[in-house]
Amino acid sequence: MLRKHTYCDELQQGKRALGPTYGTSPVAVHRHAISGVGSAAREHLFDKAVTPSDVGKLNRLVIPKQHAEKYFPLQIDGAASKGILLNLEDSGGKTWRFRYSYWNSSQSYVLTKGWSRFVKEKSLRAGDVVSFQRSTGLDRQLYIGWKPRSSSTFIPAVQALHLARPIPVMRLFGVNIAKVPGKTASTPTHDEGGRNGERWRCRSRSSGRRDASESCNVDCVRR
Amino acid sequence: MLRKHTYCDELQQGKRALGPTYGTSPVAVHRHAISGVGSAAREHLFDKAVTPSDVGKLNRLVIPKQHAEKYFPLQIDGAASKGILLNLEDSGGKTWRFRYSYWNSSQSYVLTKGWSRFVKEKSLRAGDVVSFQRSTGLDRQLYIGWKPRSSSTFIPAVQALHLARPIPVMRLFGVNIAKVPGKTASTPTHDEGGRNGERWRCRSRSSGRRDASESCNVDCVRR
DNA sequence: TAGCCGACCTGTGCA
DNA sequence: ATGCACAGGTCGGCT
Repeated sequence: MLRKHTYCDELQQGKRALGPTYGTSPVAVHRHAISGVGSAAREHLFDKAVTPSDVGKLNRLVIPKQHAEKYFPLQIDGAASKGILLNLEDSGGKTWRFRYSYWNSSQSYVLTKGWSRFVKEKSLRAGDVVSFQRSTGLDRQLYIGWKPRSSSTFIPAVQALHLARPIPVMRLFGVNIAKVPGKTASTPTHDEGGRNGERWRCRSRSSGRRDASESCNVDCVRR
Repeated sequence: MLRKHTYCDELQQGKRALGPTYGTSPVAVHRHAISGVGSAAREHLFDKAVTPSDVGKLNRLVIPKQHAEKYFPLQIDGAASKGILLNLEDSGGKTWRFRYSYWNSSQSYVLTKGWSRFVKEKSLRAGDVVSFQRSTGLDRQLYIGWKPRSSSTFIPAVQALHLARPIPVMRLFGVNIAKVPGKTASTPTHDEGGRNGERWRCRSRSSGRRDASESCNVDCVRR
């Protein structure tokens, strides 16, 4: 874990003004990127719109096989099927450690341990899109980002239960703290950001666990 | 956490010869007790009211940490965390061999292999209380006993499905083959426990909701 | 093969 | 408010 520099600033997001895509073009924007450290260029690996199961009680994220095999190969040599730990950094500089493994039963690649905490802290909901990037530098640092689902993304079963999503890290249920900037199209209200200027760091109270984590704010773009 | 033996104790001190409990009084009754061998005095170690999970498909019994560490220490020296086999004798003189180990992930002590057979043979159900005793003799023989949950222990959800519990060893579902001999006291009234019904709740709180119901016959003192 | 068993994991409630 | 214990799960290996 090292990686300290917490440049809590969303960078990840680059210009997303236009496109719905993270703003992180294949070439790592990582803009205001504080300083040079760690600010190497990033290549975008792949995105996945999370399913209800990915954010539900199964506590796992299925990585589409073609992407998994291309970017996160696992050696299946007999014994090593235990999976590995992947360290990914989010836009706030926080490092997330996930167990990544292959489930024979479903013939799929999954992120298990650690994933549910990410879902909670970011308040991920079905349809939201998570993005994986990798530094083009020598360190090959991995990054993870996410953005709300676009309004056009239709996901049956998911209700508009909470139209307003609390600021990710905040976890204030049902309370919409802030507001949406011009993003438009994206989720109805999705506030992300609201008052941004500041960053709050709050911890999600669920707590308890060991790596708990706090983190600074936002992710996708918060703001 | 101090909680050393809280309520569930009492017996610890033995003496309750009177009580119908387990039939195995501190002093090894071991009645039909085969011969005198092994009939040394016993000290009661601890009881546990089994949870729905303990008797369900998980095939394991969680041993409350404070009791596990006190009575069944495992050396965790680096590698030996493989667990050990514990041999416990029941009131009928039968020896049960259980695998006893520590689960790092949940930080808990469990009986795994062999446990499901015990559950089945004794027809254990949530709320029933299993008791661990140990010979005070040189052999330190371990014993295991159980008794139906007291009627006062309320465990919703369990139906009166089988009002009659089959004789433990027989395992004929729903078919009451015999019994209910004089064992008496054991269930309905459970007075012995009477108020002590309390003691049974070593933690039952969550318990599943199963209903009270039956009561049946015996075993604990398996007549 | 289906079920047991071993090892993991997490949410929750309580201390 | 925080950490711990554990009830209730999962998957995979083995038999």
